[in-house]
Amino acid sequence: MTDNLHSKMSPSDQQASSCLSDNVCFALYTAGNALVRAYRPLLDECGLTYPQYLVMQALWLNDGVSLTQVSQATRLDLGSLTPIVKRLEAKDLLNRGIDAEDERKKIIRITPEGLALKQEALALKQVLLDRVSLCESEIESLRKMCMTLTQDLNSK
Amino acid sequence: MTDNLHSKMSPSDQQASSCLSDNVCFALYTAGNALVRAYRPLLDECGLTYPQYLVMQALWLNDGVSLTQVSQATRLDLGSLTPIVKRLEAKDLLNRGIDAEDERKKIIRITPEGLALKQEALALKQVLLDRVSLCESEIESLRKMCMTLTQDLNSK
DNA sequence: CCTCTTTGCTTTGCGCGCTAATTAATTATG
DNA sequence: CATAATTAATTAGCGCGCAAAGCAAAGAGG
Repeated sequence: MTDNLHSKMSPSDQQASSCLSDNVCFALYTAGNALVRAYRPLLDECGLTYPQYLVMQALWLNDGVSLTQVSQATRLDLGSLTPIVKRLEAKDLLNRGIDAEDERKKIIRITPEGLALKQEALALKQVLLDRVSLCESEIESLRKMCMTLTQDLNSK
Repeated sequence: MTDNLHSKMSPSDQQASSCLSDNVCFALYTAGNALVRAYRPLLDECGLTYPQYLVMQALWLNDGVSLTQVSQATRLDLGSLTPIVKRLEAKDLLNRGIDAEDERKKIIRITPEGLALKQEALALKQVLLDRVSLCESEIESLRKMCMTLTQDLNSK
């Protein structure tokens, strides 16, 4: 019943794998979940979830921008972003103002409380990186390949 | 105000980045989301979500196992898995029986309908891979690094 | 000036992913 | 053997992530 008994398969044809870990997709998906899971207890200290942390990072780099611009920076859907930003506003980490020039736009601005979190929160990155056995060049290579893959998968 | 004006920082100390994409974590998180997003229209044909697809893959490789074993194979939480498996049962892709030896255990078994999906669903992997510009060795390297990272982050 | 379309954002609905609390069956212990 | 501890699975609650639908402001075209 196994389909490779009587047919020769080129490497790109064979879809067999002896366990899920043999698949890149599974590995990537699992690593993403592991990342969020590992960040959770650390970010709890700052009162942030990982997606909220992403939004804050985007604002620490570029403050006073529209929601759409945050969406592009974080690659998060507007539908996901609206409630996230509302929760951050409820924690007084940012303000949502209305653009005087274009009243459809919401201008997101970091508060002093939001800015005060920056040093503590950004330091967490190194805590996690120290736990990883990959060297710096591997990390950089991983980063680049993830970016390439994102680009490739999202166009078309 | 920038904290690297008057202090020399070693490469591992500097946490500065000019955009979110400079972070591995962001790249990994985004790639995981992109993967699920890209799989969605393809898996819609099979009536599966990506996590449901993961569970089916685990069962195609190893059928008639307990829920806990599926949890270990897929690295999905039991709390996530229970509703996923129920939805798959509702689609008649699997059965949930009770282990005669240990009545706490649920034995998950693929149905003929579930088995019939195998070829079609597994072929989707190649569709996505063909869209990616990374070569085979890069993909394999990406896979290994993701697995290493998952291992490193989840232990302690 | 009045429609028509586009743009920016919100809302709704669904399916995760996980933590914490619960329940039930099994095993370990006194 | 009764009780405590462990294990397997379920449930509830929260926060995404996204598609689809909706709405209001801004621009375009007649």
